[in-house]
Amino acid sequence: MRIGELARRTGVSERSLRYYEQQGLLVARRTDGGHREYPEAAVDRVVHIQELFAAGLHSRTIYKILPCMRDSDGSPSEIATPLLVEELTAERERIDRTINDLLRSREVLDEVIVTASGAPSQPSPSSHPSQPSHPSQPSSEAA
Amino acid sequence: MRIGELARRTGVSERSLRYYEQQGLLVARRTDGGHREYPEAAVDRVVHIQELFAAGLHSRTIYKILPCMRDSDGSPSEIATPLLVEELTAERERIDRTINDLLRSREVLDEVIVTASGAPSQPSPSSHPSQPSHPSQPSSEAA
DNA sequence: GTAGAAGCTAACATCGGTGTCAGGTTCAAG
DNA sequence: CTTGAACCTGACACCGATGTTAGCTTCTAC
Repeated sequence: MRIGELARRTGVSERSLRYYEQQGLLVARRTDGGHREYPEAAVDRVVHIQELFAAGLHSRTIYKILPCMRDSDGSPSEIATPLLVEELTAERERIDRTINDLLRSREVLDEVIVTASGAPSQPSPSSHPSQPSHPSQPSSEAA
Repeated sequence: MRIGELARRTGVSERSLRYYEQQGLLVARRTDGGHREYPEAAVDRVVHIQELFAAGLHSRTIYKILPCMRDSDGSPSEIATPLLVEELTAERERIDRTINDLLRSREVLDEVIVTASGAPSQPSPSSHPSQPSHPSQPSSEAA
């Protein structure tokens, strides 16, 4: 398939797909005219890449682990070197920390939400001016 | 306390503390000479801010929810407006999605790690015939 | 053969928290 | 008073995936 269809099917922009290729994450055959031609497996691969990006990995890291994943395009491919394993372990710890941060923050949000839901309406309706000052002069009403 | 001590005690750079103040997240009294003077409660507040930043919230959002949190500096403060609650709910969903991404990516990493640990050294290091650009610089950068 | 949709490359912009430097002022201790 | 550490403001740089535009080429259907 060509890039437009791949973009449509994965929900990833054409721009990003070209970027992935530039970073070595995605390969494409070319037609005589230079248009990219992707195999079916590209869909799964792009989804995988997106997941890893979403987890905060950098393209360089993704580049290294892609050949070590089994279902990327059917081939089990390579085995991670000890150095890579070390890097991935560090990455894993970072992910763990991030998850913990997220869980804690989610609790904070929940508490605010619940407090607001379980509370009566504000005595004075939509009166409080608590947003007009992000960049300008917040110090005057940050309370 | 002054900014240096607060930075030391929270592990947040002075630069960031000033930025927080600029965004209205942190207030400071000033000495006659203009130096910032923080109360003890600032330490907790900065930690809170950091958590929320770590969860991917923007300063504007943090700005809005800070007064709705109870232990920020002892005062229970304000109650979230319905509009804010809606926004926080959306944020909560984003966090949930992120957590799921992270969990999935962690599994992927684990699999690669386990595969490498449970496997012998590569029998033949020639498994990668064609590489457009190498691990070091996929396009144009130097690690 | 031709029109229009779809692709191509290249370059620049963006976002937002943080690093860093420059040049000047304040604070605290001798 | 003097000195050096600490602080001040302001400005610019960065990271890295993605958006966007421009100008041109290829593909496809008629």
